[in-house]
Amino acid sequence: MPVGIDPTSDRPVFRQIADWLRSEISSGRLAPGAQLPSESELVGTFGTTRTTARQALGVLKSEGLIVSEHGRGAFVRRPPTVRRLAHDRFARRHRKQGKAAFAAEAETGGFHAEVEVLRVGRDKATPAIARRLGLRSSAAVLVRHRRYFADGQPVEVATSYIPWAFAVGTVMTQQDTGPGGIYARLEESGHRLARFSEEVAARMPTPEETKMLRLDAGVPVIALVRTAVDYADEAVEVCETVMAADRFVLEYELPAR
Amino acid sequence: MPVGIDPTSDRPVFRQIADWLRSEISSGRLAPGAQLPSESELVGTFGTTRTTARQALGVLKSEGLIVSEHGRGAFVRRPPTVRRLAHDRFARRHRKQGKAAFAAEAETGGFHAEVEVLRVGRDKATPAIARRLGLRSSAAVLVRHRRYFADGQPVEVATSYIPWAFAVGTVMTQQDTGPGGIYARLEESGHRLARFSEEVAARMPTPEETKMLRLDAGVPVIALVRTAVDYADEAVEVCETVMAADRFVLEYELPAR
DNA sequence: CAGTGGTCTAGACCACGAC
DNA sequence: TCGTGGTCTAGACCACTGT
Repeated sequence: MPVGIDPTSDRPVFRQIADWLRSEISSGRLAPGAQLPSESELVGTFGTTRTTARQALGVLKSEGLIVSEHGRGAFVRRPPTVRRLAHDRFARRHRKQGKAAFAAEAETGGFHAEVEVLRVGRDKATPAIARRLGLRSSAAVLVRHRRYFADGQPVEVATSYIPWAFAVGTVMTQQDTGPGGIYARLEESGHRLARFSEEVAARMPTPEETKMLRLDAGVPVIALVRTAVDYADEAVEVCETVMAADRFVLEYELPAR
Repeated sequence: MPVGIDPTSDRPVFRQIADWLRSEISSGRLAPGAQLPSESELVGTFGTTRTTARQALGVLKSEGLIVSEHGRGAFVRRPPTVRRLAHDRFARRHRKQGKAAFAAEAETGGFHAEVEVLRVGRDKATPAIARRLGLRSSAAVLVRHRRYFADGQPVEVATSYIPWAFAVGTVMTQQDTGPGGIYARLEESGHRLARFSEEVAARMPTPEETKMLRLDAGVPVIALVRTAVDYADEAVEVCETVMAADRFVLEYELPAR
């Protein structure tokens, strides 16, 4: 009520209401977790219809500022716990003691890690994957599709592609790839890893990703493609990862020379 | 019309319409740039009201799949040209010939680069900036705020913070920082750069960022914080960059050892 | 001018959550 | 049971684009 909405303004009423609510949030008067005025309260306060009030809330929802819960109300979104991914997270030393990268991180980060293996199988490489792996188009690859959870919450889904010639007959074709994960297995089979290259992009999630990652409205995903390269300068694995963008910060180092 | 919407389904009608349009897009039957059925056409096809048709289009808009133009129609979004940022883009050798990183990239990438300097001035560091620069809280810093354009289109806004002691009396406090940009100036003044660290996150834009970057609905931003460190292991600059996520892929290299 | 999307009204019925 | 948000109807008027 401390605001006057100007119905003669060029700015639509629903945007003016959204602006006011946004300023209440950014000023901290509406703190994380706080309940927003209900739609009918907004109707009473601003003298609009419920449609217009809902439109205002829709703006904030698509900005990722609020979440609404059916039957309960709309609330200021609580910033989720952010995991920082260090640039050396795949370094060999983190694989010692039989830990794969995610498990090692859980140990230092103090969260409970779970991995759900969704699919392991043989497939024909898509042209993009074949190109990255240096294979002929539609060559056979091992596909490993899985979902990662931190403290019970899904945080990323990842799909790995490994040339079938490197994978056939190894434990990599099994659900459980053993201590240290597939990178340890690849090194054991003679592909000592030299470096990884990562490509980072961000976009809005597909409906399926929204479901798999249980994403709130207004939360983008980070789409990351990592290629593991051995000392023969041969790509040995490509991993496509989709991460809930509100739960990650990626850390990298760049050379100055 | 080739679809039957099931009004008795649990799935809301507007989602069913959105699902159908989404499949038309992903299948390529509606190609990038193609015009979608108008709202009144959807009303005719599905026997709903315009409100419901608009709600369906709103879903696709927030997924970044379509854009609507007032008075013209709704169209499948054309994927913008993506710029790939190499992990060595700030390497010293790219500064030779007096080119700053963005200008050097424009030369190789074949696009027209413009930089709009929005503000250059002295400010008190925020606690976060002071911490990154290793300064006491609210120490004085040079602030450089600017917007970058590629072929006339805004692609990123960036704010640099430099300890005032390093900047005072130098050309860094001017609009034009001279050949090679501020990194060249910092090196000339004895701060030879050893490395950069970058932190990458993604989120939905603020209304101001939407305006500054002329973002379509459903396009997130990449928020990147880069810290330049000299050979004395001293942070000499922090740069906060906000980029239109649909126009960038970031490339990095990770060590395996 | 006709056709498009943008804003807004004034309702209705439903599903969910908490008491 | 009541208050909440979710879906949907049936309109109105406006602003913008193109012919």
